[in-house]
Amino acid sequence: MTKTQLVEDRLRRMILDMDIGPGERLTERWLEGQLMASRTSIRTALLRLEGEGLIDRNDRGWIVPPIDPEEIRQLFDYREVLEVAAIRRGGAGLDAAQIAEMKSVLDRVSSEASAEELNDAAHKFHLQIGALSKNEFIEKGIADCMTRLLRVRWIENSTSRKGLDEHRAVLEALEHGRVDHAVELTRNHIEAACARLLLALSEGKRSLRSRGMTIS
Amino acid sequence: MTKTQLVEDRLRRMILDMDIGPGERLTERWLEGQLMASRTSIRTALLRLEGEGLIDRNDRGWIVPPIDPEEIRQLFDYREVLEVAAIRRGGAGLDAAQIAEMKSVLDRVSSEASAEELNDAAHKFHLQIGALSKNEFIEKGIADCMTRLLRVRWIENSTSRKGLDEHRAVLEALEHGRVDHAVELTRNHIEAACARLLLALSEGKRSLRSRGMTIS
DNA sequence: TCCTCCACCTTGGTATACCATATTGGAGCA
DNA sequence: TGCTCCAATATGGTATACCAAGGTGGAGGA
Repeated sequence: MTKTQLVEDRLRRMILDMDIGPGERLTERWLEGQLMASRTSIRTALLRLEGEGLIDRNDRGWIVPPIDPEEIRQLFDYREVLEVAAIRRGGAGLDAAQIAEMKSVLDRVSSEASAEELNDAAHKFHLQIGALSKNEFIEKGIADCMTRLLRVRWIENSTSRKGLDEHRAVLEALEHGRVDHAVELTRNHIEAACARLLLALSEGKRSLRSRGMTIS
Repeated sequence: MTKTQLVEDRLRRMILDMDIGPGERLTERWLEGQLMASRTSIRTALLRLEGEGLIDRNDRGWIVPPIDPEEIRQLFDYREVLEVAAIRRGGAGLDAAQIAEMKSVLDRVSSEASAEELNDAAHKFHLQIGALSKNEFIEKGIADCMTRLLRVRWIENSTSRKGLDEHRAVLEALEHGRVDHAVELTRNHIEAACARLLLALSEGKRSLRSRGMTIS
């Protein structure tokens, strides 16, 4: 693993874990000191993360994108389009092994799981849904959404654990070959999850702002 | 405009115009000489283009991705998903000005237009469809598809000009508020365009290969 | 006191030197 | 003739020096 990749991974984590707050400005020289790497490595990592949408360019300098409820809404909307398409394309006729594999991800979550475990399971589940499409662009689109939403991941699952049940319902519909029903449940789930997240976000907005984070 | 952006634009054009053939290996030092810029600028441009999918990384070095019929199929499929979603979200109740603007793009193409003009019009039309979604991710997804397809853009419109009529039909349906019909026409158009392109590609495969290009 | 202006500093942009490693080509031996 | 091995070379990875441009703060004058 090269130094650049190391820097890229650390920086990605810092942003997703909100060690670097939304709206914060970054300079290459500051990162140089923080991450103990040369500007060359830093810049390469920044360019990669820019491609992932985890960092933006300002007129002059770099900025961690603020958390924007409208963007979150659009991300969920986009993901709904893609997941519905994935299920329609590959949701019929799954064999027992595929169902079992998806189920195991959800079942591995115990009843008193932490928000982090819930998030991991949700993340994996949605990637598995994406894989149903057998279309790398649809898969990648869903993966991108999930990554971008990671910054606010802790909000929803720390206030509600309805998501897990909704995932189970989708999977059950797929198990019985009820594709239309699975689509409907997926739509409802994504819309509900979006609403829960936005609500929790608006309620927590004040405390986030007080921690120096920018919410548009 | 910085030198890096200049390099990025030139390199993108070289790839899209197939001045650098699909499957070709690139070295940073060769590009340095070709584009008269330092490796720093070259590398920055390469990283950006990697994000656009116009260039890939090998174990060691850079490679212009081969043209892959399966990838093209998936790109069209992905685009169908996105454009249908865009029309469903924003295709109803367009005002006369919006219709007129879309129409003007298509009408600007004369009856004996070159393949290049046809391509430009098609490109713009699909971006306009994307804008209907009012969702930046759907828009960007469509724009990405169109960019990636630019390398093979000359193939379809040099063998057929059915695309233009199909675009007109979609627009007419939107003008009359017939969203479902517009969706149906869009599906048919994209599938037909994909089929035409893949057919033309397989017919031209031998001549492409003989020009040193890699078709998977 | 307040405004202007200039020197200094910080920024990203660019070029380049150096490094480790992988590849390659040819000499030399069997 | 053909195989082995090593030296030369080419590659991307990394660090760093320098640049132009834009911003900032403080000195000095009104």
